[in-house]
Amino acid sequence: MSKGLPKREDDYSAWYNELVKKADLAENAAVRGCMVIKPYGFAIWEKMQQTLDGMFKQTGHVNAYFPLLIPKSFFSKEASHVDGFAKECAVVTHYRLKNSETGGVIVDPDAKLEEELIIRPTSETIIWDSYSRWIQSYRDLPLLINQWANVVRWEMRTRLFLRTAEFLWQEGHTAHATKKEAEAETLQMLDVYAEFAENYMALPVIKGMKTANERFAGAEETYCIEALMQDGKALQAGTSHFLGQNFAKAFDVKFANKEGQLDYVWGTSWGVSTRLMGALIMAHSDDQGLVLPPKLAPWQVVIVPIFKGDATVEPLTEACQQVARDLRKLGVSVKVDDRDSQTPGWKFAEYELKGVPVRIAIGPRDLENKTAEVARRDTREKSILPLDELASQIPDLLENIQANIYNKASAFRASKTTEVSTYEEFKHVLDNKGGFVLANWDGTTETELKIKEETKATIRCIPLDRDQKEGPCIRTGKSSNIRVLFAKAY
RNA sequence: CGGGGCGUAGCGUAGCCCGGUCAUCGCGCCUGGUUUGGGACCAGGAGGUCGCAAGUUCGAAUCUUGCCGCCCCGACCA
Repeated sequence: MSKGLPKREDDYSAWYNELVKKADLAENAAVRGCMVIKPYGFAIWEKMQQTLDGMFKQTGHVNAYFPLLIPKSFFSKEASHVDGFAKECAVVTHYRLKNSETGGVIVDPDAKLEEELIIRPTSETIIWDSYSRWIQSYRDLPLLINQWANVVRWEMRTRLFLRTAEFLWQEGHTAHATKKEAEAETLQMLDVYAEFAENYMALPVIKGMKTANERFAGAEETYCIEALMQDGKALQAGTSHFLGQNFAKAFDVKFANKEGQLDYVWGTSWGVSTRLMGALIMAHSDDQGLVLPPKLAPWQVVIVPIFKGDATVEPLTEACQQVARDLRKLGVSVKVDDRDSQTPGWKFAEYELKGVPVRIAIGPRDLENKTAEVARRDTREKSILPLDELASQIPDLLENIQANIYNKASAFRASKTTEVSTYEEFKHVLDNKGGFVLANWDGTTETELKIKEETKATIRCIPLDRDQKEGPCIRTGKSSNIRVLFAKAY
């Protein structure tokens, strides 16, 4: 294994792939398009899970689990839903293997399923089937359920974390008595995602609405958060769908309201996936490796003793452990790496690759002066601090790093967001600068597709928080009051 | 499914045109020792059906044919 990473500017994809592997996050599995998430990568994902799960609970949601396998017939109950997913479904057709006469194992042709089963690409259908039995009255509503699960979408081309044939995610599925309530839920969860992205991932996002063309298959309206990566490409980091009564009608989910009249319930669904890991990696990391925001780092601090001869081993190890104990009392997660099988330099490089926010090194010199060397990962600055000040300074430093990473990403996004009014300008920005481009659009799918074909840029969203400006559509010149966010995207 | 490329030790590779001490080198691994303030050094060691199969040949990692697998670029997409 060679030592450094490829340079970000030279080859962003190679840099990303190498980083994912060398930081010990994930690797390609034996199965095409599938990913093995390694313990260190999974520890970061677990932090995300715990945080999000807490936020879901606070907004009144509970967890449940639904089956991996979905009868094929369920799938076709909602017309646009099938159309959206049909091309990427893995299908189970048999339930038994047998020994082949020529050696090896074959699928037993006698064990063919009467009805094929689809490995869930998303769970709306199987969940709404349950809802049809669970919901009779307005008293059963709202039903606010989330599940943590894996899904399979048979993608042609895959990339670790960003697009894999199987991925982990959470999918919330809620049912409500009124349209208004369901719409409010959709927007509430969009806000939860945006808050998570900004406060925990240190990733600024733009909240917006998808165009009809980019809408979730089966939704009336799809909202999303869009983030910008360091190569100037956009990444959809989460989606929240207002399903209207589409799935209620498809699965016959009716409830009796207070007046005793039957009506279909209103639905929402929302999800984020291990793709967030990709976003986290691409948004903050540098040529030295991963840069993790302290709130999601499995170890916020790593402590490395620097031995000089056997006599120093014991006192240095004890000094490191003491600092670790002090920090842990403050709720800081700490790893002490006192292995003597690796040199300090090796460890420094290794923990930078893994993105540990703060590194503390203690050697004989420090022991004598009652100091420690403190290095922050985000700026790679080092300073010498008195040992007895570490406990008071490190928590502040971690907060400072969290804020700094966010501000850096935010400034980057600002520098890569351009407003344009002509198609020439639009194309010029996309080719030379990349990033987000705000422009007017005439609102038709036809124009949207033309622009995509001509420039590869797609409409990421119609931003919610920005003023809509009147102006001509950049492509057709037709008068338009829809100002949208374009970008080349992952 | 179209267009390119690749398959040699755990990983990354040289050799292939021009067949014959060619199985190379680096990392990693094991043993012993010296080390440890930015990816340590020395000595010794283990590890290979050269993707699979058939063919050509006295002789194949190298040439021929057929499979299989993987990667990249498109179409598809969270």
